[in-house]
Amino acid sequence: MDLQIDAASAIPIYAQVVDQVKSLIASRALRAGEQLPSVRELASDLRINRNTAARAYQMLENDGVIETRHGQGCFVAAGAPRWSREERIRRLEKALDRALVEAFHLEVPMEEVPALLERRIRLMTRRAGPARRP
Amino acid sequence: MDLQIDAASAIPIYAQVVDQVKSLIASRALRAGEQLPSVRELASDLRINRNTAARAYQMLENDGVIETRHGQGCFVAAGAPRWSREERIRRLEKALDRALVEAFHLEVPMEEVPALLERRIRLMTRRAGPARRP
Amino acid sequence: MDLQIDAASAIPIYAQVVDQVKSLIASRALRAGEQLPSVRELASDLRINRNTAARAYQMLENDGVIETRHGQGCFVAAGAPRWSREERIRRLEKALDRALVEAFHLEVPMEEVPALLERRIRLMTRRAGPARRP
Amino acid sequence: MDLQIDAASAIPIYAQVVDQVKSLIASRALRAGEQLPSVRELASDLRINRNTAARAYQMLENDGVIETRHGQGCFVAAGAPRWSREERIRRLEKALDRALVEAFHLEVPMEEVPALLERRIRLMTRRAGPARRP
DNA sequence: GTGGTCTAGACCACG
DNA sequence: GTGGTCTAGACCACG
Repeated sequence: MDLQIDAASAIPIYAQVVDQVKSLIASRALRAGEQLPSVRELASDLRINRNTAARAYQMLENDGVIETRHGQGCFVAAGAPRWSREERIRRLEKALDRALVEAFHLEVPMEEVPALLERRIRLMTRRAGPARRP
Repeated sequence: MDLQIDAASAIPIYAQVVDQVKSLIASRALRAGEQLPSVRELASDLRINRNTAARAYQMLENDGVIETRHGQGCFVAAGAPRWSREERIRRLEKALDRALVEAFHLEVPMEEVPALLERRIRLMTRRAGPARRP
Repeated sequence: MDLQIDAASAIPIYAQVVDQVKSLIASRALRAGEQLPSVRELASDLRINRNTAARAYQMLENDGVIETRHGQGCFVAAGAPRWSREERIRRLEKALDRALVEAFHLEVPMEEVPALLERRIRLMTRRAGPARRP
Repeated sequence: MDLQIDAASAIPIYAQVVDQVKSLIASRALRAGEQLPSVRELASDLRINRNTAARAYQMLENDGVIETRHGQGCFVAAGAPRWSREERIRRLEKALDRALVEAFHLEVPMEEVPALLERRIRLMTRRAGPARRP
């Protein structure tokens, strides 16, 4: 499960985990019944505290997004919400807009942003492996 | 000034104010030299504490986005980058990476992101560009 | 960490803390990576409010002088300038101007100031330089 | 009376005025019995509020440094304290040290500081007139 | 244990 | 009227 945590962000780590897992499920990267990494595994993967990871899973369970089966682990719940392609594009556009607002205030010319984005995509896909879901 | 605060959000209230004011400026809904509501006004409008409102304004002043004139109020700054180009690019890359993580989680293929970005840039520059409603 | 706070001073308490911590680091009484007292400890040592102590640390973090590690504490940052060279020179010139105004008011002839500065530089680099007590 | 006010400083304006007038008197740039500019004059010279200027004079009178003669104006008090040359040099060195601490944190190499100082001296004396007290 | 956020309320500085 | 500082105290996030 590929999550990216920003320790310096004003958004608490547990909330970052919750949001990103919800996105993975809502966009069907994670499917109903699929098993999630254990709390310990997640904590060690993300280098966060076990309590923090456990809290994130508890929030997700409270929201009905995942289910805990005692002694077996955590699984994506059957009734977890799904987003349409339109909804997912809309959300991505909001994220891109946030980056553009940042570019404006940092006085980086708009014309330079696409090249920067391409560079970050190359870096990110190289790191994650070129073929994402073969 | 029309801000939407979500008290239940994991994002601190002061950070929500900061982000939204930055967006208003980037979209030129607020322009250089324009006066912002007073700390007290903002606090009572948003039903938040005066200290919280003041904190948001102080963060904005730290970022060089607004200026305080003693006894007069807060105004949108004329701007001129305070950070080194390296630092500014670094900050923008972080924002772009957040958008890319979002794209990954939303299962939007990486190849589609640049086109989406170009579209948002066109929308943003059209709305905010030098010629306003030509 | 030995700080002297003057509650009666016109200089805000948090600013006194910031200035003195910066001086301690510049004189290498505090070195990169070294841990600072916790917010609570500092507050009780100096008999100031926890919020005031936290505010001082936050200013120092904003200036890139210290780093916060969640749940662990605050540490002297390794450093690397965040501001553009122009901005840094501008800030230094302001500090030099303050000293020159002081010289003027103290009726120390301007011609004497450079020699005094050289002496202070020699003293400071001897105390803080790479070879410590050779 | 040549005072320099920094509106963005954390030190209140009235305190800056008080400190600088005390320095002028202590170093004999202003002598016992000498008349100070009126509150209105000072306020308009420094572009500060009349109340602020008045408050500074009141503080100075409370400290016994100046005297108000009703209908005539403000004068340097007879018993105002004087500093020795040693004391004045000591105070200037403190101001220079503050600038050097700033240079350290701004990562401006110590070798560059003297040239910057010379430039500021040239700028400041040119602005104030080459012969200061002919 | 660590730091961060928020509130309520007092008081100051400045216009 | 404006913003800034500080305190006391609650509660949260993180280890």
